[in-house]
Amino acid sequence: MANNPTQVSILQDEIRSRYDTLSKRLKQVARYILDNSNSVAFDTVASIARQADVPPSTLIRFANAFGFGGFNEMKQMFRQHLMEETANYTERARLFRQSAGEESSAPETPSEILNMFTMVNGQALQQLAMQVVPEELEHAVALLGEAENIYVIGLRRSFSVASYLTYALRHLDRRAFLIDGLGGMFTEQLSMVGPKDVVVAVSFSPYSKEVVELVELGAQRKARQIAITDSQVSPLAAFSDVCFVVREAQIDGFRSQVASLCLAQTLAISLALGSSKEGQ
Amino acid sequence: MANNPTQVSILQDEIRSRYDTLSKRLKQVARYILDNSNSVAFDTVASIARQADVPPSTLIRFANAFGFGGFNEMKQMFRQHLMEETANYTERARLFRQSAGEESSAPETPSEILNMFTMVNGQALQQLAMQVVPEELEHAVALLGEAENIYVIGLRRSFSVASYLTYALRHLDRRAFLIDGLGGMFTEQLSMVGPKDVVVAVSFSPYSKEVVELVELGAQRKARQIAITDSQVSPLAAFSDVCFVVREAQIDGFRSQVASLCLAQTLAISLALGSSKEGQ
DNA sequence: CCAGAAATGAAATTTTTCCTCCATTTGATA
DNA sequence: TATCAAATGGAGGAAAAATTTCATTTCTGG
Repeated sequence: MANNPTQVSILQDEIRSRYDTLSKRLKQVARYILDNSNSVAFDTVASIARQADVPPSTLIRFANAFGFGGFNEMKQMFRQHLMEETANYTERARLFRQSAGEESSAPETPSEILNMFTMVNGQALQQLAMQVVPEELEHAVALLGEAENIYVIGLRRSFSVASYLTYALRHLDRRAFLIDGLGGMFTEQLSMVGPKDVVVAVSFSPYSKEVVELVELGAQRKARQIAITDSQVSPLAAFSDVCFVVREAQIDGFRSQVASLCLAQTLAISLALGSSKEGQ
Repeated sequence: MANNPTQVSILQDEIRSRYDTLSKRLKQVARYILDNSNSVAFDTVASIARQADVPPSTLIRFANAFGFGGFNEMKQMFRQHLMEETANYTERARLFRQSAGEESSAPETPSEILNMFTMVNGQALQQLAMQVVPEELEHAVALLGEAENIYVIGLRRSFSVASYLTYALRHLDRRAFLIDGLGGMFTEQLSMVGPKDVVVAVSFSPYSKEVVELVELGAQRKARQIAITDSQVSPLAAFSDVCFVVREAQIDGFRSQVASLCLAQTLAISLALGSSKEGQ
């Protein structure tokens, strides 16, 4: 499906191959067109020009450079393409549901796996949105907002979420530290934690011994703790001020990380938007 | 998806129910509009009139008869509808906010952010499933399956995806190495890469200089390369055997990682399930 | 550092598109 | 069949869009 080289895909290939030889503004246009083919089909020259941050005339120049009589001529091609695509869209959506729906039979091809996995992850996200208690979310954001230092712990499977959260917090100019155990120095990395700090711990069954120990250490030092875990009776839950229980999607024993990541990002975004209100 | 009665579907219902009471020419128009909603979204009044075999003024009359100020007004509705069907995540977030939150710059609560973020991420996942070409996915899985060593590169924002992928590959008993630049040894970490190895690079705009350099190095050494990136003209695309262009959800400038993570996990799962078939 | 060429951006111009208006046709009813 | 209302078609004007033009800026090679 849609593998036969269409007019548009031929053009896209040519844009890609000539990309390096284009001038600065023409590169901008090329980029915009490759990344927003829908917009080209829908929007007017003026509006595309605004979005791509170039003058309208550049768009016409671009079209001319690729052999069109004008920008509109190129636009028609994208429209045509989009119409053919959308004709298939509903059909594809149906196939998508179908292949994702057959949970019993073992998925065969990678794209079936992708279909199924995206679907169950989508459901997990929906569930996440429903299950998270707004007050807890606000509480967690408030804790992060007031924290002097934020220590983020997550090992093995959860390391990716922890590292992302640390990255995001750093970009919000928070004093965030990822406890990664580099050089075996878990305890040392957390040794400075104090009552004005927050520990964010991410861990799923089977819970890493190290994480549990670090959380205990944090509790002894009277730090506030936020847990992201998979059960109310997780060892993290006992020590935490706020505990998010996240149900991850799962396929053939592979547990996803998508919901946890989404939650972590939500915390970061909320912090970013909230902090502007709190002033300095 | 799109099951809630849209503006357009309401209109279509009304057209159907009033069909019998319409005049001869208006019936022609009604018929054409019901059968070719895409055409209405894109084509000009003149061209639609020609195709429906009525004079242009009839189209304006038709629109007026159904409560529009002009045909163009009706056309905009069809356009909007088509855009929503094909919109990418960012546009959807905008559209969502538009329809949900009346106050545009409303101070949002964390749980509102969570709702919106889970929704756009869910859509980004759906779109991921639709856009990924099955053959490319299979190709990537095959490359990973045949690789002697797998080097995974992803820095900053993309580090979390890279680290997860490495973790998962290790659990599948693949020789996977995360290029993390520990001790500033980027080049050293990749120095052993060879023709039988695979480099998986994850990077999004603005692309880390290091990642681009490492990918170039990998290409020189004739390694197979798999790219996960955000644009067809990404610097990674040029050097890659397989390039996945992932459109991540985004709200208020925060780009998600959810779709990339899901794709990485799909690769791992496919590899796990596929390898059992390939026998030893 | 300079001259010529290429690229750029704003404004003017042309083209396209939509809509209104009115003369003509159609169709129903007495 | 005559009459009136409704429907129709096309021409012209107003609005919006695309394109061209040209002065200015930014590169490039000597």
